[in-house]
Amino acid sequence: MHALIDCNNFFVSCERVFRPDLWGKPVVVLSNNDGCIISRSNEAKALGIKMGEPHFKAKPLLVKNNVAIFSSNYSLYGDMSHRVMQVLAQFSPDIEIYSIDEAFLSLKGFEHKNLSEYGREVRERIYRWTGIPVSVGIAETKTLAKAAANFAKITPKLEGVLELNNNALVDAALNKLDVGDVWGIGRRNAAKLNDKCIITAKQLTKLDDATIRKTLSITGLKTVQELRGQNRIPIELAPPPKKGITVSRSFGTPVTELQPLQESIATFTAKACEKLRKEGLAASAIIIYAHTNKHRKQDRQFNGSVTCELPYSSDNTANILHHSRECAVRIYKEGFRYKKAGIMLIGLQEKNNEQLELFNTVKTTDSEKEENLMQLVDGINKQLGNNTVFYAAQGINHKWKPTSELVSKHYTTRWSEVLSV
DNA sequence: TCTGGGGTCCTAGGACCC
DNA sequence: TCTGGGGTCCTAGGACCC
Repeated sequence: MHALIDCNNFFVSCERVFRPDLWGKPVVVLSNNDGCIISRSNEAKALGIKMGEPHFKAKPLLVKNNVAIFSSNYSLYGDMSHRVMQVLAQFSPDIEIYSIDEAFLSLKGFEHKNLSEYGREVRERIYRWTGIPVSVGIAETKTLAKAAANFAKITPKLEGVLELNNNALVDAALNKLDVGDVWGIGRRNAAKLNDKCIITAKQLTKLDDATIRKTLSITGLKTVQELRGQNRIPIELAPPPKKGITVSRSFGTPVTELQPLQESIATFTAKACEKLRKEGLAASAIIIYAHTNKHRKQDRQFNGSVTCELPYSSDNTANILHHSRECAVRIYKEGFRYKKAGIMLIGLQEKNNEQLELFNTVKTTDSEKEENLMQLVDGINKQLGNNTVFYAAQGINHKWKPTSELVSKHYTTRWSEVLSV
């Protein structure tokens, strides 16, 4: 058996922990750049506010209903997530942290327990110790546990926990579940299935494998087998190695000149390299990209990306900045209003496992001096706050900076800020 | 008049997730 | 005026090999 623990309206719940006056009131959290609505309280959902809706479009409705609005505060959510996961880890050694607000537990060896009772304990302890409400789904496979958690969330009388522990219960749940709400079946696939008159998850389980394979590919077939009770998506106790690291942002105001574009890309590069070092990885290539605002039909559009193989795998900011700045020059064209840019680090490998040159005539690794400098920079920024020291290439006058006008205090990570209130 | 078969690797695009 | 960010996986098609 597997359990899925899913935090309810997670970002909104994090904000409410420090703003108890907002319990029972409509609250939303916005994406970066205050662009879209990405988390809604139940009261906000009831007002008809849609997930992913642009903030500016929803504004009249938000104002009219006196909805509390927050810019996203990822350091707060990351810290709260960590707390939730720590509590959860007390319940089973076999835990897969699936996302910032969800985790799977393997309940192998717990067969003798009353699992619903166990689920209620998990829920109560997380709420008591972190203030975050969660839903718990328990079932034979991960895909069924996801479905169970969904019902646990939206059905008040279940009080947040649903265990699908016999065929009749599974059937009842799958009959009620829209095929598009199955984990792994998205909007496009749901439309394809609806065309074939497959509306519910139960109907999907009765479709023959060849048709499923043809319509939904091999991943879809695995999903259906999971719905039938066969485990095809194993718990991942250790996170698989990363294949790429991306840092990108939309600009608060459109960028038309090279210098701010370069400075933004330098800032994203520094951030990406910091992540790289944190993971103990080195990159062998980078991709720089930038594009205009596709929603502005009246503007000339541009979508560009430049790939650059690094001479040797590296995690050194100065080195990678050198190449990313060159890419920024190559990608820039006059006469466009850039809306977003970013960097992807690819060809990742473990830092201490780099390919060495057979004949040591060219530089093939970062030098010890460079390594020491990076350690020092990371150490200072960790202790004294992000960007205490930074590269001149990042600039100091970030006109492109994303808007974030409604951000809450960093209650759990920056005491200076909280104490200054 | 008529132009194979079998394989690998890479890339772009599309789908999905939170 | 105003539309997020960070990932993964699969497939089809092209390039290339013998």
